[in-house]
Order: sequence, then structure tokens, then C-alpha cells
Amino acid sequence: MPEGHLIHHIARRHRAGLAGHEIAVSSPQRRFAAEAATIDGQHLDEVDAYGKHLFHRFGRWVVHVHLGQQGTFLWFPSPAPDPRPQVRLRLAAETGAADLIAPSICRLGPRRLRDAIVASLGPDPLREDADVELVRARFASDRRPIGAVLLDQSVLAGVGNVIRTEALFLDGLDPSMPAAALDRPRFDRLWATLTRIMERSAVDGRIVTADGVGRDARFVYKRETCRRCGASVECPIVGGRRMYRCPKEQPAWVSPSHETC
DNA sequence: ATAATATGGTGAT
DNA sequence: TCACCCTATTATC
Repeated sequence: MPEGHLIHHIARRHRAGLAGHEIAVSSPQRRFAAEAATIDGQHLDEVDAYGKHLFHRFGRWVVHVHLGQQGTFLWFPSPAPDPRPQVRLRLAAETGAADLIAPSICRLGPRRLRDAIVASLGPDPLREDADVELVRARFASDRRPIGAVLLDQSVLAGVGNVIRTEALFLDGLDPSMPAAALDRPRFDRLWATLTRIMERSAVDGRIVTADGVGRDARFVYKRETCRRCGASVECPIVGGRRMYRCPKEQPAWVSPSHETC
């Protein structure tokens, strides 16, 4: 669930349903109670997504949320039911209520907190202000496997395990290929693929690569056989996380130095 | 119905 | 290196 597409999906929902209103802020679970009291009743100025980070700005304050692996934001149009006891943060207006559950980060800070977080992140393909040239330059000087670089949030913000896996499949790239070995046309195509997957997934609220349900909604992620050609899918660990590769659709990268002789 | 799993990143050890 | 967060989704019975 929580890759960058979902954060943008949530931001769009909250922008439409909560921004511009005075918000009743509470913490049924109590772990955010003091902070909630500080901003309770204040005007929500804007909601912003950057990579996997979410920011709600209330005047000089900003609420910073990272969903981690299990975190989720539920949305209830009015009349919203009573929040379950596990709800860390509820943001409620006359239009509806958003309940935050099981985040890895939920904290209140000054506005500059957002700037500090953003400064640690690479460009986000889902943002208009994304600097593609900067990402291309970072790739060109990075000899780590491309599968690992795609997960590095300081290079590129918002891509997670499913999106990196499916994007590399769609572009026929071996995850273990060094990022620096990617030529310009293939980099540009990969950027376009990432942007397309993420934008469509941000609209739908779930990752969409292939048409289908469950595992059949993906080409290789969590599959035993390739959805396109039926070949047996490999499961290498790249960048510390398990990923999936079709050996036929994603032929092994061979170092140019070994080709000549 | 019930159970296994992880589409992260942090902070403790 | 590991525990944590305690969810929705998916698979299985």
C-alpha cells in the first residue's frame, strides 16, 4: 500500500475534503494528544505530498506523517462513525473525517520541518517540480544496482518495492545492472514508465501495472511465473529487499568490458 | 471464517 | 541487526 502514489492519493483527497476548513483535531489513541490539542480548531492551509511523506500545514505548524509499512489513512464522508480506539490522529470537518492508524511517523513541528525533510529527498516523479536532469545525473554517477538506486529516497522519492519491480520489468531491465550503465534513451524511458505507473496508481489509490486481480494485477511482483511469457520468476535480493525478475523479459546485463574479445 | 504477509523507515541495541 | 507499528490485503481452509 504505502508507496508514493498512495501518499499523493491521500493528499488529493484531503486537499479536496479538508483543506480550507477549520479542523477538529484529536487523538483517540492519545499518543498524539498533546500535539492534537495544540492545533485543534485551526485552519488547514494546505496538504502536501513529497515522496512517501505527507504534510498538513496549520498556520505556522506542520503535521508530518510517514505511513511506514502498515500505516493507513481512512476516509469517512459525513457523518463519520466514532473513531476506533487505535486511531492516532483524526482530522474532522463538516465534510468528513480522516483517521490515521499505525503510522511510523506522526509529529508536529514548525513549518521548517517540512523543508528539512524535503531537502533530504530526491525529486518525486509525481510532482510538477521534479528535476529529471538531477536524477539522470545521480544515476550516471551511481554504480550500485539500478534496483537498489530506485529505492534510495535521496536519489528519487516515492518509489517502493512494487513500483521498482514492475517498472524494471516493463522496461526489460535487469535489476542488478549498475545505474550508471543506463544510457540516456533508456533512462528517459524508465522515467516515463515510473511516472506513468505512479500517476495512474495515484488516481486509482492502488498500484496498477497489469489488468487483473490479486497477483494477476502485476507482471512479476510476488508471482511464480511471468504474466507475459510464463517463464519461472527469479527472486533476488536487491538493495536489501526481495524483488522479482523474469529472466526472459529482463535478460541479464553483461558488462561491456566482457563483450569484446 | 482464519491466518500469513509486507507496497518502510526509524531508533534501540 | 532487530523490534516496532497493529493495518488492509491476499491466500487458504
